[in-house]
Amino acid sequence: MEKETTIYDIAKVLGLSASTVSRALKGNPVINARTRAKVEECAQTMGYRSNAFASNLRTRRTNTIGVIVPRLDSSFLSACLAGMEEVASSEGYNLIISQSHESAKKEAQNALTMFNSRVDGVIASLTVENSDLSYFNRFRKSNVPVVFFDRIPSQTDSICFSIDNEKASYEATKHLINQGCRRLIHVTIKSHLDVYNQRIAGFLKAVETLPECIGNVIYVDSLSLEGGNLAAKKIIENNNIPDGVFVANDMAAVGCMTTLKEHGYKFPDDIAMVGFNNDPVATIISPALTTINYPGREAGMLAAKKLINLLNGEKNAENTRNEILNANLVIRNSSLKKKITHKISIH
Amino acid sequence: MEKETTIYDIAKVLGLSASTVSRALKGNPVINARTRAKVEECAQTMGYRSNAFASNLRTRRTNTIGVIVPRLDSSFLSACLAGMEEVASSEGYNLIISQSHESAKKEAQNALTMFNSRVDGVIASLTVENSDLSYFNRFRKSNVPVVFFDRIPSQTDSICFSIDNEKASYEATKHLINQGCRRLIHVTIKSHLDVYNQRIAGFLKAVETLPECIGNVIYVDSLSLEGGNLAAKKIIENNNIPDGVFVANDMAAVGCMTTLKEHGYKFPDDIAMVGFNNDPVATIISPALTTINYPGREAGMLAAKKLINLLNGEKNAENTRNEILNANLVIRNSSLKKKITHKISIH
DNA sequence: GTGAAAGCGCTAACAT
DNA sequence: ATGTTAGCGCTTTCAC
Repeated sequence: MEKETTIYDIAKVLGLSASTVSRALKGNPVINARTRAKVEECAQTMGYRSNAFASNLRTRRTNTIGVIVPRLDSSFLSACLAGMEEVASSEGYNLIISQSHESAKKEAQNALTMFNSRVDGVIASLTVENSDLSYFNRFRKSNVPVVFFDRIPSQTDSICFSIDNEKASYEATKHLINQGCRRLIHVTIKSHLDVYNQRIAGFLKAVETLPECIGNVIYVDSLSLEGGNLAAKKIIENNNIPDGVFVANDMAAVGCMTTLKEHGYKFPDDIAMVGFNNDPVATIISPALTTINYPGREAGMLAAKKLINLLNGEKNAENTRNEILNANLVIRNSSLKKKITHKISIH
Repeated sequence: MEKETTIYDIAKVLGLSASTVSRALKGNPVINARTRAKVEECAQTMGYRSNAFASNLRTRRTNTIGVIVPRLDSSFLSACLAGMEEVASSEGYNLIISQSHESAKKEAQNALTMFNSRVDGVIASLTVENSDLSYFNRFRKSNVPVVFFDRIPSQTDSICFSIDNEKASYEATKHLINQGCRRLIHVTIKSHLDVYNQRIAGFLKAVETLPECIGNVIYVDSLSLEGGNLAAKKIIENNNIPDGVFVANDMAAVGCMTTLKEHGYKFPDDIAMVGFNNDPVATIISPALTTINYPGREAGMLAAKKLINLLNGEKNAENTRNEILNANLVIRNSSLKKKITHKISIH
């Protein structure tokens, strides 16, 4: 174990005081430029590295951001994390990441851990299960800013942002209707989360624009491949096959498509399909999945930026509270009936 | 901002000394059980939380593990991270995660950042680009253990583990041969990394088991969807269509399949395909992709366990140096020619 | 522009 | 079983 160089060692070598060294190292303008240069050089050659703990102990800041997400192994969330990491590291912040596994209890635990490790701020996306967010109050009381993204609480004065889920969902459903679909199904999850409820709202709103349209909502336990399989089974059991299905995420959409394909249904001819997120799998499934592009990396970057702005005391961050991220429909073959309809009409 | 409770506050209330409180809170057995109970209760009611910085400053430990990975947005790596996080958090460690984006320079930077934030230990998976690992020496000098996983350095006395890539690759290739393939191609990336070189070795070894087998290696710049597309284009340009392709990861395999399918080749009839990793996309592509199952979550858990063992000074961890993780072939329809061969032979 | 001194909250000898 | 004391390395008044 090598002995660590401290500012006192530097001070001794240079015949200065520790405070001068500290100031020089921080780039404090009050220090003579030549002194600073000497200090910096000496620090360099002595292999000095600042001890964050001593510093944190004094300043009561940790330069650490706590991140609480439902899971790490989803392509949307890992894209978000990648974005956060980029911004955070470029601003000199570390990320502490923890996953709630969709359990409200684990989420509370994680929040406590973060609190106890005195993160400067928190970025969170809620669990499906959740409803009581009291464990976030601690942060507010201690002036630790919290930014919610994607799965945001419905009522809060915290900083939140997400996409306009209702609009995106409306657009997706409207697209199905424009493709000629009339018997529509929306597959989603039962939850307190606005994210999903707004998608339901958008779906129903679009259905209502045309009297001959019928819209039903099917609930599954999880928006996963398996959840999608299950939804397909429910659809088949109900014996009321839709001509258009809009699923609240791509993985579930793909699961749903796969099972329906196994039962002989053709996409998009029999059923047109639209997903949500623009997960890489959307381009892998055949036919490629029409979906809402939800830019995860950008969302992560924005979350980190907002939080860091708050940490830097930029109050104008308040103005951007509840900002809306852009999300647009990406049309692929899973929903494109038009060409077929066209051929038929020529017929 | 509420005032934080310290052990001194508790000590004062209880008429004890700070050291007794500290010991009680740490569960030091030397403390009277009743005293400990009182201290714990008081800490609870006063909302005490330990200040990790003061503690770290004294103990020179951070309870933090640094993780350096090439990227976060890959399903294999996010599974690894999820596994690490599980183990680490259950053992009271935090994770600091950073991504190198396959750049050796960024990797060095990240290592420095981790070093400066005084992580207790490091878990790393190397970049493709890398070759000089001197920036990991710092850790060794300071007795900070480093565990490498998956993309491990070829020569090192560090703790490493991975799967037996040569064996897995041999098995995958042998499977193609058993399916009747004779003109084989392996798609991979040029790199200093054993991971990929051993896969090449296993491929060639399997090809050599049968004189009439021809094996060629095609290199791409990245083992991504796009890399796979590119490989397919190269294959078509060469105008020497193989009957079996083994790709060094699933994403690239899927990209390769997609492009080849677009050019009219049928899987597995014209070409049998095998990938590597057992990425979720393997079950989504049609036909489903035969692949080597690489258990990411387990790998992550093992990495974290090994590191924590080292941190706890368990020297028997030395014995498990360079341990091999199990990986097995998962056979799906992309490579199953047998049934067809069978039908023909009945004919 | 620089220095002296105190203290952030905790832990670990050492003493009792 | 508990208390005393010193110090981890840094920042920050306050003084000059």
